[in-house]
Amino acid sequence: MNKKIVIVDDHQLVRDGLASLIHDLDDDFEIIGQGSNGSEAIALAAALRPDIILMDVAMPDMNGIDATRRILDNNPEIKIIALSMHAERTFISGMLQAGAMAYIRKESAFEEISTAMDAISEERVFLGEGIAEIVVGTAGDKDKNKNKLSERETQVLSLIAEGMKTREIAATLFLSEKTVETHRRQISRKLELYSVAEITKYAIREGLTSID
Amino acid sequence: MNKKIVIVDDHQLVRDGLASLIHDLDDDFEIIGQGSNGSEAIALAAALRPDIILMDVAMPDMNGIDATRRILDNNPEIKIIALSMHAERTFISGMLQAGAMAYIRKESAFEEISTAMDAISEERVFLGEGIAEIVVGTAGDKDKNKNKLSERETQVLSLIAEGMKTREIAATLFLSEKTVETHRRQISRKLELYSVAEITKYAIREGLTSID
DNA sequence: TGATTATTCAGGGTTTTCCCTTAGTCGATT
DNA sequence: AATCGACTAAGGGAAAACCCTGAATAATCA
Repeated sequence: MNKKIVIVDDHQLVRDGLASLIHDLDDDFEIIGQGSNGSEAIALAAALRPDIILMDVAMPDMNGIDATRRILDNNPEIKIIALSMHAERTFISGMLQAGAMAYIRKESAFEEISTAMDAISEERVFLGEGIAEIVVGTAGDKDKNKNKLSERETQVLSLIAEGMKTREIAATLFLSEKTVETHRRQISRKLELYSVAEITKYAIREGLTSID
Repeated sequence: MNKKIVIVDDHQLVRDGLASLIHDLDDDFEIIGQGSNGSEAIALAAALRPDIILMDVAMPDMNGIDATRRILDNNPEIKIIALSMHAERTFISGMLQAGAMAYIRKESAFEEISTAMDAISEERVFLGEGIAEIVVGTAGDKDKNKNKLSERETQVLSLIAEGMKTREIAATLFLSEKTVETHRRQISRKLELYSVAEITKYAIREGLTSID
């Protein structure tokens, strides 16, 4: 059973490394394409119709969660394996809700990826080491559903992470400063992050801002 | 000429990938060890005496710059190749001043690494795509030397990036709030970063804080 | 249709950060 | 000996962020 694979990650060295590891496997896996962000992933999925996509979660331009959602809208038969730097609840549940069949941390050994590829071929979901516990914690916590940011709040969040002050954000979004203040308060409440530093890190993890 | 190599990166998947790529090369390179942070790198260097170390720059516990300095203090014959996510002036000049013989971005293709390994075997310094330009820019700008943070300022910087407010930092370091304020001002002035968000990103790039 | 949620804005107050200046001690460099 | 940088600290004022309450409109959900 020859499986066609696409790798999506913003670091070519990581893509090359994954490709080399997969190539060394005995199984019939073939790398048919590589992309460096979510937009490219969507294009590759449509053009190449791979069986499996190895998808990084945090990427510039478009993150893995949105890309996964969009890809599965058009090609629900594609299996997506999420790869991420950090084991964040929001990341994991985001990818799984978007339809990813597996979630693996980059801290993991490569064996997890080959195990995941075998598992998803049999329609089974695979969660890497330590991921299941976090998912269970999320599922049990009903409040987490409420804590999703609205579109406007997400917009304000990324401007905060860009280093803008309330006045500048208000000017950028054509809002009153009071409104921006309200959004900031909502963001802190929903995410339980009460400092610009923590909010900035959250935005980085979510791929909402670049680390320039 | 059989070369012994150690790979240091906080993501095992990246280490595995690099190992696989190097293994596929025709040249006589042998991976003799792997580590996940600067401290492990120092231990591996002392114990295994590799010819080359592939060293990630931003890592938890101890970053690549400090590790490089410490390793070359004891084993000046070891060649160190720096690998990093982002092309930051401070990163690059830090690693090169610490004694690294090559600097390559993870956005690069693997060819850069094999080219670098050949170059440093002949005692030549190798800089990846786009790195040389940044180094030249740094060297030409004398002010950049002044902008290095002092030890205390670095300490305050990482606490800011942890999300602490002035009062908390003062309590942590047993200083007056006024002193911490002075340090914050100095940090902003030296780095020309005038928001907590930007300072946080800087700290992340420098490996001074984790992205939890 | 009634209820909730998102989005917008305001008044008014507290806390924190930002900014400028001054200044003493210590250690290293010139 | 004098200068420079690091570290410490303070006074005082301006700006920004933080916090609470209340409220209107539109959209969406049950």
